[in-house]
Amino acid sequence: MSKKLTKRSEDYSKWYNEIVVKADLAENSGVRGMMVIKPYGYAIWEKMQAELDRMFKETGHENAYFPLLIPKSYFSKEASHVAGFAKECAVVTHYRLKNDENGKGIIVDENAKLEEELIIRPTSETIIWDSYRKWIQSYRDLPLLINQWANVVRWEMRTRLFLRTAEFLWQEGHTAHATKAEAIEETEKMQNVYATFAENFMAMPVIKGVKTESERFSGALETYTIEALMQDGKALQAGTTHFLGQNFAKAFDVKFTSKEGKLDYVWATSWGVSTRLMGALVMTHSDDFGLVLPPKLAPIQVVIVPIYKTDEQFDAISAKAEEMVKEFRKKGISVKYDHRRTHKPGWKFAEYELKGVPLRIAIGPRDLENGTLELARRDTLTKEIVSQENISNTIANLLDEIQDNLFNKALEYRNNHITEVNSFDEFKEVLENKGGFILAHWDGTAETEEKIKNITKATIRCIPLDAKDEEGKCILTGKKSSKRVLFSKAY
RNA sequence: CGGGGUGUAGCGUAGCCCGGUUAGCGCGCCACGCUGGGGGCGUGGAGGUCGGAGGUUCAAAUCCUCUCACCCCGACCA
Repeated sequence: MSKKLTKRSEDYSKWYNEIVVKADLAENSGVRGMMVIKPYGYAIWEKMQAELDRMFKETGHENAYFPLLIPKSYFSKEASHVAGFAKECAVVTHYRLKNDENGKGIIVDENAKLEEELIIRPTSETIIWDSYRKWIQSYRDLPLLINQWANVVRWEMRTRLFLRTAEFLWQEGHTAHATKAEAIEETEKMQNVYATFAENFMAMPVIKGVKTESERFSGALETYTIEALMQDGKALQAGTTHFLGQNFAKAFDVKFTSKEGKLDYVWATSWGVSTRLMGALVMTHSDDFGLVLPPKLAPIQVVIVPIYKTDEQFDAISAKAEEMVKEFRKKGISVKYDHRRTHKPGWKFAEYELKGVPLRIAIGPRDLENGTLELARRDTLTKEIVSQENISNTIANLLDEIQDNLFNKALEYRNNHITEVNSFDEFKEVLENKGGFILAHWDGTAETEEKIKNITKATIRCIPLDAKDEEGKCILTGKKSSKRVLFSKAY
């Protein structure tokens, strides 16, 4: 199989697809829009999960699990929620198959029609709030801080591996609070958790903000988002947290008695990140040679490749390599000694580059003689000869340096692609020729937002939290505006 | 869901327009040998319901109909 990748400059989306497939992250399955996540890709997702899960627990959340199937009636209880998801729901209508009498194989047994149809969850608010009604009576039951790791199904028209699949893996947090202020605080706290994760682990800088009304989650009063910028100048929504007000509490009749003895509806939030982050990770760091992984999420942080001719050499090298492996593991560095004799060194080099392994050690007879190693960095594609002495420290430091370097590179790119514009012509010009985020004034109306979207395909990604007050005029209508909002074309 | 395109061995493809022996090639795979500090070389070998179903025909990878999947562009979305 030829492993040569399409260049980003030639065809960005082809490049993306090829990386996902050739780096062995995932592939399409026989079901439209649903992917198979392969072991190497899943290992990265597991690393993301592990860290996020740790962060959720550290902020007081517990994991639970709710059913995959949701009665249709639950779904319609919150009006805007059902409106938002109705068009993309898979529905279970029967519970039995039978052999066709005409020998045409197995068919749906029409006698096994469900009394009430079940929806395959596109998100779990409704079934979770149906449970919360039973769990919450008093302010003493609050706050209720629950997270679930699950799969959901949304019948998307156009799918792309990781970025938009008909089934995806995610976590969804669903919390209930006694006060509005506390719920908002939770929403903001989780946005910060997501931002910290994105920046510290994925090495992916994000902009925190809130969504405009038209981009809000169906059923939310406010949607907070973290927005990342991909290498092709398009934005990617990396995680959202929602302040749901009392909408779901009212829809599912979840009331509690307060300290003062007053009966009131509880306040809700929900928040989620998905396997889409895998796509974000690929598109943030990778290059024309393949995947580039930040050390903190790399399943293999260091690979050791032996170079040898004779069995004696192989044995001597292996002894040294195994010694290093032990030393690295002691330090918590994940290492693979690739002792396969079935593949040649050059082949392995190319393979690990494609798979984004941050550091590669090559060790041969020459090194054994000199007490050296060849150390190659994936991020800079540079090689140097280093001493075997203190190698685990050298590696540990270098992994940190690579993590920082990837973040800084991405940050620099992102910052160079935030452009302030003051007219619509300028807006269109930047969008077309430079791409990236555009900070511009907007009159605050959904109509203007819609018009700009129709003309340019750019949407308001968010109203940045750190937007400073500044008098200005809407780029489209010229009406007064008090702050700039963040526009971009988006995934 | 609308417009356009593509499905031939694990992957990439030639052949299709203009139907006619045994469907060709590269990579990969298997065996053996030479090799080995960046996807190395040689020899031999295995692998195909030509996406699927139906039709036209003496004859279909090739023509027609339907269908499924994927890619690109729209609308929708995490």
